[in-house]
Amino acid sequence: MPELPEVESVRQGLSQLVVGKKIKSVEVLWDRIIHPAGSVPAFKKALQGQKIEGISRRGKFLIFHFSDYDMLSHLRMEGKYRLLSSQEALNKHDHVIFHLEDQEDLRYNDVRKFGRMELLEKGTWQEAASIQKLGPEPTRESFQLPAFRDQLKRRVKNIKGILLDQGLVAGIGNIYADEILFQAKLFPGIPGQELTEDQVKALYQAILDVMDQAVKKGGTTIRTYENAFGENGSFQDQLQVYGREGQACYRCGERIEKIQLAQRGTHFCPHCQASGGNQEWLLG
DNA sequence: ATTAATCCCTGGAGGC
DNA sequence: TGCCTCCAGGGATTAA
Repeated sequence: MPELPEVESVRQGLSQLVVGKKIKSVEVLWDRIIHPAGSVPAFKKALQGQKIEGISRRGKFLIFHFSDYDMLSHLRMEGKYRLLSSQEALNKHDHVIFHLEDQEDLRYNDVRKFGRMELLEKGTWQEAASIQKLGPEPTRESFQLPAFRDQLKRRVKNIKGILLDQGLVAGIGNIYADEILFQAKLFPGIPGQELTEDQVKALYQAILDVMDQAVKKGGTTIRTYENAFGENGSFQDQLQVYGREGQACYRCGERIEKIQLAQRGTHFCPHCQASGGNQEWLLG
């Protein structure tokens, strides 16, 4: 499931593969991927003859920069882009085909059809509603401790849910939320406003560290993720809690537990992450 | 303003 | 083998 590190890896690979290439035509095989609803004909028409000038990223969104348009693209759970020969047979889950020059296709494949694309007038992508909602990137330059502390103080929601909220800090998904909370030694069910100053600092630092590490490792390959070159990430080799329920904690040996929080599977070590008051949130 | 629940989708896993 | 149910989950939307 692509989160910020995986999307960044895809962006880097795709940039090498398709920047400078020109779109001849576009096929859309599943209309709902294109937003807003009903815009498929305009989408196909606008992209004819457009050159791919660059690809950037904001949170988990890819932004394709064309000659006269920008395109927001969100991979959601399992979206992938591949560059293939036009001769190659279509895959069952190829939903959007960008026919390029020189007999090449850029194909968007998405088993669950959750991904979304939206074409915008060039230079206006920052104003799109989905982008406006995003908090800062999880880097020391953009993501500031005082603002983060203030936001946490106003939230009664559990910190697992807060990390998944793209409005506080952008790019964290379910895997990294669990890994961040393990590194910060925080129980995922603690309400934001109940964190002590030391805990807020630990959480802030863990966000920066885990996201930075994951980007350096090219992301995490769980299930089906691969980058634009078809390569796996390697951060899965250092996951401490995600997907490890029932197994021994690498730090203390206790069994990793899995519970539901914020409608998401949440993995944690009941011994290392006991801070925040004896796990009273676990009961009831 | 914040929070919780629902929906979109398919394939894989587990039960029988 | 095959049929059924359940689970995975990001973000838009709706409701409270």
